[in-house]
Amino acid sequence: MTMMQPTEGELVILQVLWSDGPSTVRAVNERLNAESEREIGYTTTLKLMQLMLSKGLVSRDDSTRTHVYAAELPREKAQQNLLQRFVDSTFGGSAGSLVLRALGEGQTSPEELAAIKQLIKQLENEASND
Amino acid sequence: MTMMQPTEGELVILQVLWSDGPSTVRAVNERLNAESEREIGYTTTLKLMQLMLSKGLVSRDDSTRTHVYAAELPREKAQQNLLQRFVDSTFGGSAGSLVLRALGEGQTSPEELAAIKQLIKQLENEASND
DNA sequence: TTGCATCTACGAATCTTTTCGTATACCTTT
DNA sequence: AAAGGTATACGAAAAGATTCGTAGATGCAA
Repeated sequence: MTMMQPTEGELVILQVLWSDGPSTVRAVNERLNAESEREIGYTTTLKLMQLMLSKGLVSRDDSTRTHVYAAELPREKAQQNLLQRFVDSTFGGSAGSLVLRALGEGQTSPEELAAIKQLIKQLENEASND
Repeated sequence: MTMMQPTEGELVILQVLWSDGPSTVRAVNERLNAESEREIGYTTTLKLMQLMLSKGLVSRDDSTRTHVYAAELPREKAQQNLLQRFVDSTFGGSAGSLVLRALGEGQTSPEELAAIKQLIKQLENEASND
């Protein structure tokens, strides 16, 4: 069950599929161009998505002429893998220092902070019960 | 003051310089080969560090025949920039959800958890004083 | 001093990722 | 049925990152 990890460009496309659900190449391409200054050609997006298909990162419904692509790699799994890599490469393996820096940016909403507090409480309880 | 961001390979070298301080190419190369199965040629490391010099990521003392390189991009700044990019690309911009997942991995020490709790407390106080 | 080890510089091969041009097929509208 | 718009497939260029071979300089040891 080892799934190849997405490249940077593939990740951008996965974001769209994750948030919008199954989409056509056209739809994805327009989303990409909407949120960025740089114009990305249609066939560029197409090619990338075809590559992702061959890697198994996405699936494709080609029962209609205009194919519909869906993310095959679940968001959670991708985030988990990439996070692990990122912690190792950039924070020398320390998740704690990453968290401190992430929170330090001060762009976290009160709701999220509350959720984090609760998770910490839970982790501390588990620890004391070992 | 825009400093070019390091590539993946450059980041590995920066990790060494950050943790060991100013080092020769030989020293860096040996550290890289020590902690990895893959053998990396000496001139490969050399070339990479020369590129990093031209990008300004490192500085170099060439007053002796064997040059000594030092990280020019501070660890904190690099982590901050890369974290921002990572949050955007992988967590759709939500630092909170990154934190939740990072903590969820359960590899955070009690000391770090305590530090995080304290930071949150501080952030909440600041918020209520606005 | 002669030779060996080690250093830097640098061009270029290789690999990966991204980008796009072009050919071709299909649908829709007229 | 012809034309125009939009699709996919695919080769290959372009861009970026990594790797290494080789040449030439310098220091050191016998």
